[in-house]
Amino acid sequence: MNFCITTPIYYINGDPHIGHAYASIAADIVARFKRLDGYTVHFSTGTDEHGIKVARAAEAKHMETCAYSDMMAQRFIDIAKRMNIAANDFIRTTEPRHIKAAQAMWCMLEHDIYKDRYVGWYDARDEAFVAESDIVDGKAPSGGTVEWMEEESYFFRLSAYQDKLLEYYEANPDFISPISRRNEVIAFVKSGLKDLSISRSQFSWGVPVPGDNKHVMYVWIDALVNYLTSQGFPNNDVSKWMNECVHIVGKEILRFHAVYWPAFLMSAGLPLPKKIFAHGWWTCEGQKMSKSVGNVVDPNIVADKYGVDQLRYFLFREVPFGEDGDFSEQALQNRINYDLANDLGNLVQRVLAFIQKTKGLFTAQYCFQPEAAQLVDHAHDLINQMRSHIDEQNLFGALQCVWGLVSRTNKFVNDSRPWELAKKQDPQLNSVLTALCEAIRAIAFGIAPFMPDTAKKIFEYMNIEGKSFSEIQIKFVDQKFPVPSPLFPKDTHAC
RNA sequence: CGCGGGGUAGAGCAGUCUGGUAGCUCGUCAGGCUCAUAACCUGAAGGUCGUUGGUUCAAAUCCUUCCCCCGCAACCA
Repeated sequence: MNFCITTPIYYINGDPHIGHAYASIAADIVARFKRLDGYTVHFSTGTDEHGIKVARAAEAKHMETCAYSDMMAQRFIDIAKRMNIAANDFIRTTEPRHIKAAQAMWCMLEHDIYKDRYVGWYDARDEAFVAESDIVDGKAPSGGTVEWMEEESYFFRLSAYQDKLLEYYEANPDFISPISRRNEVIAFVKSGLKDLSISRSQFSWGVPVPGDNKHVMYVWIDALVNYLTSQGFPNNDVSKWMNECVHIVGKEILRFHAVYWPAFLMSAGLPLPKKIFAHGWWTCEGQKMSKSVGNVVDPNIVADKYGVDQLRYFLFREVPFGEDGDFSEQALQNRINYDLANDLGNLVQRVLAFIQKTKGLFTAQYCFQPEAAQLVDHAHDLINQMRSHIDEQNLFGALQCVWGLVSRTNKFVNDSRPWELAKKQDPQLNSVLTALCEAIRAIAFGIAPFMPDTAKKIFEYMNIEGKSFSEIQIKFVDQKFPVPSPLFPKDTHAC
């Protein structure tokens, strides 16, 4: 069974921030879940390095463009490593394999490409032509200055795909998610698609158009093809991955993925991805993040202060994936202290430390009283519950499933009172502890995609490998557990 | 009249499609437990569900009036 997931490739005109980490962690969680669930996974991420903004940024730093790209790309490679992103591929658009793929794609689109003169207003900052009607006070809607431009450009016959796209959205209701975003895209396509200018000749930092060295490709042809490059295009048959591929994107680039990209693929006769999922945005302490305000959240700093697993957990427990959310240190601390330390960490500690203290040796006993049997059934069903959420990229729902079991397990400890059973030397103790261990093992697998380091600790405590969900079915035998130490210290940072 | 989403306890949200005891998390208060990271479990208080009018035996839910907030349109992850 194959599964493919991608992050956007990140534009290297600035340092990585919480938003980049967010998309990468989301894809990583889904990828890890699928691997544990027995799938062969292809998970790609990377950097988008072409365009005039990068060339100018390099110039401003008196660096060669190549050297500047190397430096910036490394920061994205580093942050992926820091956030524990287990990608199969990190692709840079300046790599020869990608340039080759982009040019191959261009050739496959040629029957829909024509050369024409473009006359109109051009926004150099955004590398985009701006319609006369959109110009306000001599500026583009984005605020960039526009200049009158008259030049040759290659165009893609996007207009020819309007009906085909609408038919495709109709026939594949899950193609664009969440639903509110899907409606926006459909409204946009219905409003009418114009042919797309797909080459630039004002700068050269890009992929040369085959057969016309005066032009380089428009950023979105170049960038979108990265997904194919990573799958071995043009040498390999990409249908193996594309048919099962989920693109995680930010809501601001949904249109390129949900309109231009399928149109390109249709034109080239290539398979379309399975789904485009648009995630929301983070504000910081209620304010929009911006460099000028100086409130951009650096994931490195957050991870240093609070921990990587803690951050990964927070991002997907605080807000349903797909919606916008607010990042604040207070909210992060609350999640760490209440959910991680009190509920999860304390549960694992109270059970494993108890086993240490009273028995030393854990004696498995699989003959349960009704309450214990129900707990074990719930534990064994956890992954099934999570799977239906993960398959819809509902990471929030999946975490709710895990915490449902955490709460129930805490309650079971209270109700079954193992400390009394120990005092009375009641043989029931063995089956109670066995049920608790079954629950904790299931919980460890449930959090593994989200908090791989924490899961690994629990696996070690319980002598489990933790490589596959199928291990949940293995019964414990009598064995010695190591002495546990608390998983999550209470956070006492002042906010 | 550009398209769309939303206004529900102190805070953040679910419930609205398919009308019938208003629910969750945090906060507050009280109780239980003492295995555990002063953790865990239970219970209580707190809401005329933005506004107006209507349909109905019955409206957070359906129709209607108005007010307010937010997306998209208009390349910030």
